[in-house]
Parts: sequence; C-alpha cells; structure tokens
Amino acid sequence: MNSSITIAILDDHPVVIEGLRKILHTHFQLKELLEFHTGHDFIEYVAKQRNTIDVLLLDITLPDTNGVELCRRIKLLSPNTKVLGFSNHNDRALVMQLLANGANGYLLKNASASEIMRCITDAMNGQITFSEEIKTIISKPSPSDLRTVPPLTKREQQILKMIADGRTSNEISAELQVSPLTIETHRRNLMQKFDVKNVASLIKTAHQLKLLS
Amino acid sequence: MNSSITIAILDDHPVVIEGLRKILHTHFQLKELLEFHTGHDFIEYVAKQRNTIDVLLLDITLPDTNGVELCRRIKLLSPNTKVLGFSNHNDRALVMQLLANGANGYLLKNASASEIMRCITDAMNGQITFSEEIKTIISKPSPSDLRTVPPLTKREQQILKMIADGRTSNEISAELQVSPLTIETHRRNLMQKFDVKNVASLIKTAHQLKLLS
DNA sequence: TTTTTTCTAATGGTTTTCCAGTAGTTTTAC
DNA sequence: GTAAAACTACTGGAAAACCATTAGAAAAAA
Repeated sequence: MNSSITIAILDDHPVVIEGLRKILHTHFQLKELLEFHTGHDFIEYVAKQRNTIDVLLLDITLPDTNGVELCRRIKLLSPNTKVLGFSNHNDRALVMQLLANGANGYLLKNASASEIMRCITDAMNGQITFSEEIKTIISKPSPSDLRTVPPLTKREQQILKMIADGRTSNEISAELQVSPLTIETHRRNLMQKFDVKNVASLIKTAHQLKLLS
Repeated sequence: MNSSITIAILDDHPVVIEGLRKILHTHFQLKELLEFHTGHDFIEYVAKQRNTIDVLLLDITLPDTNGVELCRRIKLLSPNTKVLGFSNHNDRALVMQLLANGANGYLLKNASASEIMRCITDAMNGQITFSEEIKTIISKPSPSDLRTVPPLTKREQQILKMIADGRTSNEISAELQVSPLTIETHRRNLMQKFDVKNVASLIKTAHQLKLLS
C-alpha cells in the first residue's frame, strides 16, 4: 500500500499501544514503529533525530504534559513529522486548538482500524484528516468556539466551587462573611465570563473546562 | 497460571480491544474471549447465557448506555460474572458508584499488562481489586460516596441535558411541546433522584456520574 | 507610586426555580 | 390483559436567581 514508513506512538496506555501495534503492523509496511510514554521522552528523542518520523499518533492527555502545547513544540523541532491527535475527547474546541498548533489531523480512540489507516495515509499525502465522528463534530460550527478560557480570580474559583456544591448565595455569603449581594455580583461576573445565562450551563461549562473536580 | 477461563470485553474502542486481546491471550489460558461494542449487545447475550462469563472488562463510557447502571443490570442477570470497570476516569465517586452497583473492581486504562493480569486473578479469587493509581485515589475517604445511581428515564435524560445546556423550563417546554409545569415536575423528580436541592449540584453530580458529555 | 484589577456592596425590579401534593393518560412489562 | 412505570399536568406560594448599573476600598501589578 505504502512505501515503508516510520510511525511513532506517544501514549501512556499499554493496552492502546498494544492495540495500535497490532493494527499498524498488519496494515502497513513499517520501517520502524517507535513507542513513547511521556512527552518528555519524545521531545528528547525528536530533538536529536529530527524529521525521521513520518507520522506521530499523539495522545492528548498525558501524565506529564498538555498535548496541545506538546504538539506545537514537536512541529517546531520536526516540521516534516505529521502529527495526528489521538484521544478520547470529542471536543470541538480542543481539536481546533490542536490544529492551530500545527497538528495534521485528529482521531478519536474509538476509531476503527480502517479509519486509523485512512487517516495515516491521508496525513502522509499532506492532507488534514479526521476520523468520522470528529468530522461531524467540526462540521457544525458552534458560536462559543473561539471563546478563550476566561481567567478566574481566586475568589471566583472559590465561589464557583461553592455554587457547584449546591449552596445558595445566602449560604455562601454567610460562610464567607460577606454580603449576599456580593455573592450575587460574583455569580453574575462568573456567568458573564463564561458567556452563559444561568448556573446550569455555568456548572456544565466549568466542568468541561476542567475547572471543577 | 489459571485453569481455563472465559473473559468478555465490552468496549467501543477497536484499538483497546485489540490491545487487550493481545495481552490476555499471551498471559492467560483462555477458554473464550468475547467482544462486545455496546451495552445493548452485551445485555442481550448475558440474558441468554447467564453466568457463563467469568470476568467482564467493562468500559464505563459507552455510546448507548451509562456504565454504572449497566453494571447493576449485568450483576442482576449474571451474578457470578466478575465485573471490572475499565475506563479512563480516575474519579473516586465514579468508582464508588460502580462498587455500590456490584462491580468487583476497577482498572484505569493506563494500567500495565501485569496490573491487568493481577486484577483479573484477584477478581477470580473473589476479591475486590483495583489498579495501582485507583488504590491511592480511593484510600482517601470522602463523604457522600455510596449513593446508588438512580436509573433515569429517557425523558429525564433528555431534559437533564437540556437543563445542562442552560435552557429554562419554559424554553424546554416550548421545544418539547408540553406544559412548563410538566418540565418543572421532571426537574423536581430529577433532583429528588439525585438527592440534591438545586440545579447547580444536579448538573455537577450528573457530570461526575458521566451522565453528561 | 501610580494604575489596574479584584473584592466588596448597593438599588430595585423581573423571572425562574423550588417545594409539596395530587392525579389522569399513555406506554411498557409480565 | 392487567399491573406497573412513565409521562403528563395542575394549584399555589416561598425562595432564589437573574438583570443592569454604579461605585468605594483593598490588593496586586506596572
């Protein structure tokens, strides 16, 4: 199918690595299949051996690094390496961010073997490529996409957590020894920052942005 | 190591299944290795073939079902099957919920091959078992853990999502073509089931139990 | 030290949620 | 075909959230 290529996997899940190894070996003629478990390991390797890897399957949630930032650094060091995000998050904003940082595509971990093969081939041909489920997600533009994560003050973070715990403004004000009106103001400021119109979506959004446990 | 056993995998990630297959086949003497991709498929099978599966590796986030509720139903149908949660979520509450609903243990997907083997062996021996990372998480106790997951009706799930999207009862009622009062009732029933007293904690709890995206 | 940000607080009103209980109709399960 | 569950809808009232705007004091950053 292809001339011999070099693929790298960066993932901290032994099961996933094992599964990918099987799939890649049976469907591609591999020159080499490299495995890394931490962002640090990979950066170290690629800093020495630049542009030797054709395709990288990059897990986004790694123990030591944030995948988006990692992607940016990888592309700086080794621009010819095609980087494919490979993760469970079907979050439009995340995909966009990754692309903005140089990624060549994005696959969900529930992708089938044939999808994985197709994406790798696409990437080798210089295309930006996605697994099926991601295609549908990114095709419908959502308004609240380019919303940067609003920086919250400490007080706001504190109150956000208390709201999420189901406490009312009055209860919170009693606990923090301030006026209920103050809490109301914080609450409204929070909703403004997140561009939502009630607590329900406030809590949901905060959760999605990993601001709550 | 063991006498011949039957293991089932319920997961919608081809890569994970492939990886598990490899690991399990090389380390266990398997009578059979069954694979399922949806909760529905598995329930259908286990309703006919009860207690024939020794160990089930159960992914918690499946396309069609919520894993905790699924676990409960599986244990009702086939109590001798050891159910091991197998997921990415290192959330204490989720693990507790799963145990409260009959699970025999919980593994993170980043578990090593040896950890997976140990957990399966433990479970076969009747022990409750966890992968290393989970052990540390569950060792620090937190209150309000052992609530059983309330089974939600389809309508309730639908309305829960709409509430989380920030829609008011009036907006929801308009969209679903029912009386606002009906939505209020659903809303109250939801809060009762989750034992919370306002939407903020409703959404938070639902999120923790993986009932929302 | 000056400027900016954060935290605090208020007015005054509208909308929505929250609470408790009841009950008819429709759908699902045995 | 009957029983159970789910969905629907109501009354009526209290509590809380939501809206828009302004502004002084404290803390942090320039």
